Amino acid sequence: MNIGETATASGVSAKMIRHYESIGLIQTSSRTLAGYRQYHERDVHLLRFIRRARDLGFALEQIRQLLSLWSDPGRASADVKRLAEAHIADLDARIDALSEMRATLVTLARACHGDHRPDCPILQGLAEPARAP
Amino acid sequence: MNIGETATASGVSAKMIRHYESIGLIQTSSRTLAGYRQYHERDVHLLRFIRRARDLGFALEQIRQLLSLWSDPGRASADVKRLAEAHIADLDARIDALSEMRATLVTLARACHGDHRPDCPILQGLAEPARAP
DNA sequence: CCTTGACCCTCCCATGATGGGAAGGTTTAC
DNA sequence: GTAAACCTTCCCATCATGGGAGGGTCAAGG
Repeated sequence: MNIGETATASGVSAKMIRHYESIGLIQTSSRTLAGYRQYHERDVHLLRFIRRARDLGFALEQIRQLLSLWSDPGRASADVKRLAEAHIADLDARIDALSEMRATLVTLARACHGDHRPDCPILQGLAEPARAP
Repeated sequence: MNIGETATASGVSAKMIRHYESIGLIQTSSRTLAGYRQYHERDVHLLRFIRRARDLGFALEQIRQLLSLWSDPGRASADVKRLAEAHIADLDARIDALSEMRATLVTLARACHGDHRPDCPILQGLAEPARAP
C-alpha cells in the first residue's frame, strides 16, 4: 500500500503522514526498492486514530501520549481519562475566551446604527479604554 | 518616547510594534540620530486600538481595515458593523467547533471508569469509526 | 572621563499543524 | 516508448508572537 492510498483510506494527507513520521509520532515504514513507503491495514488504523484525536482537538504531543496508552495493554483507564479531562478543561478555556470576545462584540455591534453615518460605537469601543466589568 | 515606554503604555510589546511597522500596519516612526524609534501619545492610542481589536480576536488583516475606517471621517458605520458581524460569525463557527469536540469528549469521558483497569471507552471511541449522529 | 546597566538596533530562528511547490525518480497503462 | 499518475526530498509559507545573539547608545554615578 503506497502512501497515497493510505492517505485516502485514513483521512490523513500524505504530507502529514510523512510529517508524523519525521517527528516520531509514527514509526518509519518499510520501503520498496525504489524508496516508496509501504503501509498496511494496521497503519491505516493507527492513522485513523490520530485523525480522530486531531478532530477532537488534541495536540500532537497529547496524541503521542494517547498512542502510548492505546498500545499498552496494562494501562489504567484513569490515565486516559485524566488526559481527556485536561483537554476538556482546555477546550472550556478556549470556548470561554471566544465567548467573551463574542459577547463584547455583540454588545458593540448592537449599539451601532449600521447606516451611512460615520458615528460608530464599535470604533469608539476599540478606541477607548474598556469599561470596568 | 522610546519604544519601550510606548510598549508599556499601549500594552503592545516592542517586538510587536516593530513587527506591525514591518508589515505596514502602522507607519514608520521618526527616529533619533542614533536610530531609536520615537513615538507620541497618538501612537499609543493607535497601538491601544490595535491591542483591543486583537483582544477581541480580530486578525491583523481585519484590523488593517478597521484602522482605515477609524481614520476615515467619511466612513459609513455600516462598513464597520459588517466587519464586526463577519467576525462574530467567525467566532460562532469556532465556538461551535470547539463545543462539538467538547461534547463528544465529555460523552466518552463519562463512560470511562477511570480506574486501574485498562478498558477505556475513550480509546475505543478513537479507535473505532465515529457512529452516525 | 569612564564604567555600568538599561536601553535600543537588526537579523535569524522557533512555535504548531498544515499545505504548496520545485526538481527529479518510478510505475503503470496504453 | 511515452504519458500520466505516482512517489521522493527539500524548501518555503501561513499566523502572531517571542527568544536570543551581536552590537550600538544613553544616563547616572564614581
